[in-house]
Amino acid sequence: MDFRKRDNVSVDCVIFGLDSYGLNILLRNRKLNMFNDDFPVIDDWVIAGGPVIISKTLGETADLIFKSITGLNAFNRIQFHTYGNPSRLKSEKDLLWIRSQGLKRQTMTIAYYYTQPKESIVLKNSDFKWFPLKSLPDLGFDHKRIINDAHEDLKQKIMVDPVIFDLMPVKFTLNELQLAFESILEVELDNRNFRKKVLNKAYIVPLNQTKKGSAKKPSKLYVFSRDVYDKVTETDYIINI
Amino acid sequence: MDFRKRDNVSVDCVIFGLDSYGLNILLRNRKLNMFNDDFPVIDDWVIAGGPVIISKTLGETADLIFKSITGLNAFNRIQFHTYGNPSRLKSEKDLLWIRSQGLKRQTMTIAYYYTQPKESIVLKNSDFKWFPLKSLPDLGFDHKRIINDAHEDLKQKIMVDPVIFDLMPVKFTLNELQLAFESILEVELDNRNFRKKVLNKAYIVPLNQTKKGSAKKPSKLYVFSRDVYDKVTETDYIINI
DNA sequence: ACAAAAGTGTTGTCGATACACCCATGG
DNA sequence: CCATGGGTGTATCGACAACACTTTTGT
Repeated sequence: MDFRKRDNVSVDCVIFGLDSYGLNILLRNRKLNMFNDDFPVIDDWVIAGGPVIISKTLGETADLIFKSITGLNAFNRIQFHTYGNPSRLKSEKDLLWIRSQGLKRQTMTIAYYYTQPKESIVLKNSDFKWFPLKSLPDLGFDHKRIINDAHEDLKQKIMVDPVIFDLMPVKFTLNELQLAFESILEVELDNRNFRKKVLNKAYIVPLNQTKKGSAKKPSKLYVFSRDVYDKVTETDYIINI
Repeated sequence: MDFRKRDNVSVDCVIFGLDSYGLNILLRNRKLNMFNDDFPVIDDWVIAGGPVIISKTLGETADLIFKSITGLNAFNRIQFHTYGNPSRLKSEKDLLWIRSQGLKRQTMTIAYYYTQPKESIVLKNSDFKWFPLKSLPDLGFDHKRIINDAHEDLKQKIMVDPVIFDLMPVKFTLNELQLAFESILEVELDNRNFRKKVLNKAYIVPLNQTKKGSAKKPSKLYVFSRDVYDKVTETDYIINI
């Protein structure tokens, strides 16, 4: 195994976590104190990233980063873009940071995103913190843009792939599912029409269980069956074309 | 300007050209003669590629490659994937080739594709040749897979973006447009329904000109107006399968 | 019994599909 | 005049949008 690192290429990971308020992003605090601990020269946030490891695939490198933060084995990594503009890291702050860390100037990065329910991640490291996608803090490098691109890609994929279920707990209610769609796509959906559509899908299977939320009528729970999905979409394809 | 090259990262360009028979790919002959010119050790085909130039963006690097082959200024480059599996170039042949060229082993490549009418490209260099996507020759490296991925991406984009018009001549007939969709998506479409749909689109504007093809009824010509498209479109797809 | 969220049906419209013949031209 | 590809209309069906009230539970 060759654990050397490519010093001019990195991998970045946008980590999405969904909760009942919408999408969140997991960010790492980037802080640099030069003179006085109370007045850091740099104090902003960045997405998780790291150098490419020579003997691993890009995806494996990304998974390592993901695991080091979340403790979880990744299974739903999506590569969405590679950034290579040589002047993309050119702010004073970013250059200062790079020098202070003894890093080479990594202008190229392959960007991935991960999707899971926010609650499934237990943060061990207090440098990391969740932020609602709608109210992100001051971001370093060009990470604002990267997060945006990731969100756009997610919006598209969600219309066409079952990625939404990676963001949901295993058992979920239809209203939770609707909320997930609404907050990711930034639209509002009609509850009755939504239910009709969803209940038509064989791969969304009802359980004989209810979720007793706060103190209201309990709601029925469902699970997503990937087996059924794979079979159904195949046959759909055959019939349609 | 820093014209040095990154010796471990390259850019590859899948060049699509559409003609009336379908999609074609522009490939470069890779030939290596060790002992006897009549019996090359390597004789297969690869897509265009080259090292990343440090002072340029990835896209600019790709455009340079594109221009060096076609003489055209690129305007429709699409980045679709980055490959970084360290063992993706591991066949005897590929390793031999890399040594023979004095190259470093470039395991990472950012892949782009370009789309234009096949006839708009005049080949100056006889190392390059068009091949129908449906009958590709023996391909080097993992370029078979890269071409496949590019095609899949193109299929998706075509449903949602006006990329199809990059593949068409400026003036085109509706039947040509239909053929383009059919051959890219690998489906058949009903001619009457297709016309109805297309004629509803404000951004496909009829000309008072006809195309006198071989020797039959002349057909009406249309152009695509990007201005109108940009204004009209939010979610107005041409095709829904 | 009331507050709060879960759950349920009908109707109208629009777009998609299926389908077969006439038209204009060049040779 | 005929061969060839260009061009056209209608009827049916299904998907989606709009829309408001009843049900179940916990407190």
